[in-house]
Amino acid sequence: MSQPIADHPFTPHDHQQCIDQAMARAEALCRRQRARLTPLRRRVLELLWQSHRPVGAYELLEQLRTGSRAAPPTVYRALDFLQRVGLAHRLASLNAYTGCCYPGESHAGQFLICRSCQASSELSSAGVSRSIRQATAAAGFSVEQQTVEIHGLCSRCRED
Amino acid sequence: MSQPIADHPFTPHDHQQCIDQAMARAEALCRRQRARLTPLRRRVLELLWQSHRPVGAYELLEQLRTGSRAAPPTVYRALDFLQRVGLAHRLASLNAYTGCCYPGESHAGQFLICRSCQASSELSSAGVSRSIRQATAAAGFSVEQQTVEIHGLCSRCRED
DNA sequence: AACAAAATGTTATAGTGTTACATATCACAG
DNA sequence: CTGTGATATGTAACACTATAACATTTTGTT
Repeated sequence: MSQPIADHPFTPHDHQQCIDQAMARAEALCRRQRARLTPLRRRVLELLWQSHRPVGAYELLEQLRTGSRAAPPTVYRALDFLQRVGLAHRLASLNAYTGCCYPGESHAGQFLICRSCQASSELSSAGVSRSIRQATAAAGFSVEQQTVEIHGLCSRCRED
Repeated sequence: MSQPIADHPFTPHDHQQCIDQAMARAEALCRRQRARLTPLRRRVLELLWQSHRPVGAYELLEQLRTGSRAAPPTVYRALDFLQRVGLAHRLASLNAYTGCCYPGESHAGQFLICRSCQASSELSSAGVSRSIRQATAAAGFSVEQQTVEIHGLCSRCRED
């Protein structure tokens, strides 16, 4: 498994580097998959990567509207595309969306979400996946999709 | 940890027994906590336990309306109460609610949800909790609430 | 019986997401 | 090139989920 885009989103870092890397890997991924990263979809992905805080669809919509007009389906379709090709995730417990830190790699989305700074960090913990598989296998259940969203306080916010 | 109310919700069972046990344990829990299980709240809890399929708030509302009138806040307040005292859970990935199988016991809600029969099963896997704690501790994150919702196919639906 | 607290009723509205259909853009075969 | 089908976007209306604000009723306690 290669390096995640943001290894420690809760700690200070050069965020422009996250953005640059995310966009570069998105370009590469779409080229490989022959998926069309149109200007609109690219713009939405850039908006998602403005910070590590998951963003609501209507918040994205507001930002899209500076310059052009846009209606809900516009942003939802872009988000659908980004999720389909594996560039973004939806966080069900927040009704919000975030850029994927492991683009192009099969992984179960597992998220830490800080209630103080609202940033989220995407995990890809083999241990968590394994224990889930074990617990479900015991019940004869075949897993197709995992929603693992852990709310709490990040290391940085715990200090304050 | 005592017996869950429904051990194997995906397999055929005497469901009336689930209902009876759920209501009995709810009565007992509310008595202990000096919480008021009013007729309305009781009715909503009974509706939740009609099956193992999580139910949307507006679906509950429809059923409440047979006989009396009711508006959204009515059902949402009842659901808030049931969640507060630990008799029900909200499934974020479904926008739906379900009766709690471990009433009165502190536990992280972990759910298996079958996309075919739509039933859900509440786990309380120490292994999953532990692996989550381990993965988060490594990141210095303090967990306050877990959302673990696993979608897939239950043993019964896999056979068909 | 009187009061305060808790629960419920009522109306309106906020927030999130989809349907349906029209228009525009793109990729590719001819 | 250029027509054609597939893909993407625009637009308007609407469905679903949840909450706010305030009035009224019920309950538990003095």
